[in-house]
Amino acid sequence: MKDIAKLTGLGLATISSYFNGGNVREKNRKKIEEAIEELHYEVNEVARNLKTNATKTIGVVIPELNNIFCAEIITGMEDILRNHGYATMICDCRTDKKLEREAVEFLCRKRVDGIINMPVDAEGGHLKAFQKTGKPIVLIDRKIQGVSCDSVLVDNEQAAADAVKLLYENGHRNIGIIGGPKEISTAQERMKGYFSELKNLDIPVRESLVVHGDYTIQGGVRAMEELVEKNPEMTAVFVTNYEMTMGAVIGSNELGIQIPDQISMVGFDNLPFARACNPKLTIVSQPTEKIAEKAAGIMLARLEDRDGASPYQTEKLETAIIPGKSIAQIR
Amino acid sequence: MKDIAKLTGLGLATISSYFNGGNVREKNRKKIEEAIEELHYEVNEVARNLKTNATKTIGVVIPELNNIFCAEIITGMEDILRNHGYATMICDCRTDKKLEREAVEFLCRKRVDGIINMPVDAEGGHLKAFQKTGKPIVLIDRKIQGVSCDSVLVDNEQAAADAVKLLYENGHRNIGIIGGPKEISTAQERMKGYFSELKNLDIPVRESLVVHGDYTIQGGVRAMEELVEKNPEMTAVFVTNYEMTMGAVIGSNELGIQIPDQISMVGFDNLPFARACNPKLTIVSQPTEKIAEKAAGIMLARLEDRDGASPYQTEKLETAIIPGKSIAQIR
DNA sequence: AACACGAACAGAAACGTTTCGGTTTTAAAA
DNA sequence: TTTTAAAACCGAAACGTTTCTGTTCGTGTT
Repeated sequence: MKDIAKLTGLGLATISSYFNGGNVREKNRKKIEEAIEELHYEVNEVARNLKTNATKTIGVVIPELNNIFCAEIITGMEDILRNHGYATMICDCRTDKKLEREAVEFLCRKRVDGIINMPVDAEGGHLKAFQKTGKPIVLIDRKIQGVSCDSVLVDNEQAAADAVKLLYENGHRNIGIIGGPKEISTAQERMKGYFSELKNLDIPVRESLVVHGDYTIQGGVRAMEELVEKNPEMTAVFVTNYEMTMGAVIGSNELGIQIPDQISMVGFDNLPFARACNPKLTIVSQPTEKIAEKAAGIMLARLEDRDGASPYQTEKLETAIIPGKSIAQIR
Repeated sequence: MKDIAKLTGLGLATISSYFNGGNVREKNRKKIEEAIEELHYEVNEVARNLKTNATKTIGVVIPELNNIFCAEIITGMEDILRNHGYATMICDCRTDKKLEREAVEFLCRKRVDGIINMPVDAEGGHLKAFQKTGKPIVLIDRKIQGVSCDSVLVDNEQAAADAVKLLYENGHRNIGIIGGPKEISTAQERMKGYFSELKNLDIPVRESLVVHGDYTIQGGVRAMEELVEKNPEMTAVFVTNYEMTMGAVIGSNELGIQIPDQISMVGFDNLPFARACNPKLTIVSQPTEKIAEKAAGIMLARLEDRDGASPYQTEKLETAIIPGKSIAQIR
C-alpha cells in the first residue's frame, strides 16, 4: 500500500479509502488502479483483520461431518457465508463433548467472528467462554438450556406426530419407535410427538414398542432386532434419524423381514437413500436448505448490524413427509 | 503482552520467547504464568499471523461436501490438521469449474498456508495463481496435468480390473459398465481397468455395454435404464462411483429388476449404504481414511520442513472389494 | 577474584492495514 | 469574484505480535 501511495503520489488514507468503498476522485481512482496493476498488489487480509479486530471467518462445530444431514446444512451455509466474504472453519467433534469443547476453544483462539454450533453437549458449557467475547452464536438443530443466543430448530414434535398419524391412517395400531439418546433435545421432542399423537388417537402406549437407539447405524440395527423380537404383533416402525433408519433397513434385511409386507416403516432424512431403498422408503424430511439459510442469515445479520441489541430469536421450521412405498395399508 | 511485561518487569522479547517455547528462567516463567492468570491473557493469533506471515490455516476445495467420499476424507484431514494447530477452511465448489477457481482465489485472499484440492478442472488452471505464492498444494483423488505438486490417488485401474475379474469368476461374460465423465481422470482410469481386464480375459468389448454417466444419482438411474434397454443379455453391471451406484440401485428398483437374480452388480464406495441395500451390495471400497492421512501428512511435512526442496510425490493407494450378495453365480 | 562464555534478557523496529484529527481542494451559492 | 460547505485528501498513530541487535546475568574455570 505504501508503494501504491508512493507511485500515485497519494496518501495512505486515500488508498485505504479506495479499498473500502470510500470516495476517491475519478482520476485518482484510475491512478490507483494502474498502480495496483503494475505492482500486482493484493490487500493483506491478515493485517486488515488485526486492525479491524475481525477475521471474516465463522466457525462451525458439528457432531459428524460425514452425516448427510450435517453435510447438507454446512454446504448451504458455507455457500451463503462465502458469498458474503466470510470463510467457514469446520470442526467435527465426533459426537464427543470433550472434543466439542476443545473445538470451540480452538475456534476462539483462531478469533472467528462467530460460531454456528449443532451442539452435542446439551448443557452448553462449552460455549460459555466464547460467549464472553460477545461474539454471536447460532445454535442449529438442537436447543440448549443455559446459553442465550439465536437458534434455528425444526418442529420435531410435529414431525413425529405426523409420522404416527400417517401410520394410523393406514390402519396401524402397533407402532414401534426407535428413538434417540435421551439427553438430546431432538430425540426428546420426537419421542414426545410419538406419545402425544398416540394419546390423541386413543392408542395406549406399550413400553415394549419404545426403544432408544444412539443415532448410529449399528444402534439402528440393534434397536430393530430388539423391537422385532419383543413385539411379534408390531406392524410398523417409526425411526427417528437417518443413521438409525439405515440401521433399521439393514436390520430388517438381515432378519429377512419384508418391508412393507411384514412391517411398515417410516424413516428420517436423506431422500436419495430413501429412494434407493427397495421398496422406496417413506420418510420424514427436514428442510436442510432452509436451516442453512436461516442460520447463515441470522449470523450475518448479527455480524453486520451494529444495533446488535435485537432480541434473540428461535426459528422453528416445518418438516415434510415424503411418501414412498414402505407403508402397507392394513385391515 | 505489554501488560504482562509491565506486570512482571520483563521485556517483550522474553514474554514472546515464553510463548514460543524459548528458554526462560524458572522464576520468570512463574511470574509470567501468574500475570497471564491475572490478566486473562490470550495470545492474539491474528497479530502473530501478520508477523509470521502464516495463518495456520489450510484451505480445502472439493466438488461436493455432501458426498460421503469427500466428507469422509475431510473428516479425517480436519482431525489431523487441527491436532497440529491448523484450521481447515472448506470450500464446496459444487462441481463447477468457475466456482472452483473462485474458491481458490478466495482462499488465496484469506492467505491460507496451503491448499488441498480434489480438482474439478482437470486443466488445473485454477491453481496457477496460488502456486505462484510458493505455498504447497496437495491434490487428492484426481490428477492434473499442468500443476507440479504432491498428490494422493487411488489405483483406479486396478480397482476396476478387480471388479471385472470378480464378476468373471462368477461366470459373467456380459458385463456392463457405468463410467464417469470422460474428462475426469478417475473415470478414465476405471474405464481403462475395465477394458484391460476384459482383454486380459479374452472377452470382446461391446460398445453397447459401455455407458458414461456424470457421477450423479440421476445419471446413474439413466445409465442403468439405458444399459438394460440396450442389452437384454447383460448379466452384470459395474458402477464406478457412489452416486451412480445409488442411481443404479434406484434404477433397477424402479424397473423391477431383481438383484442379483436378473442382474448382478458391483458398486463403488460407502459401505453403510451397500450394507443397507437389499441384498447387500458388493462394492469397491476406497481407503478414505488413508487418503486423508496421506494428504494431511504430506501437507504438514511441506509446511513444517524448511528444506522444502524434496521432490513432489504421488501416493497411489489400493482399493478393496467388500463382498456382499449382489453377485449371482451363473452357469 | 578475575575471566570467559553461553544463556537469558531488553528494546526498538517491523509486519500491512485502518482511523483519527486536521488540511486542502472542489464546486455550488452569493 | 468571493464565500462556504462538503468532499477529498494527508500523515501519524495504533493494532499485537516477532525478531534483530545488543546487553546483562549466571556459572564454572583458572
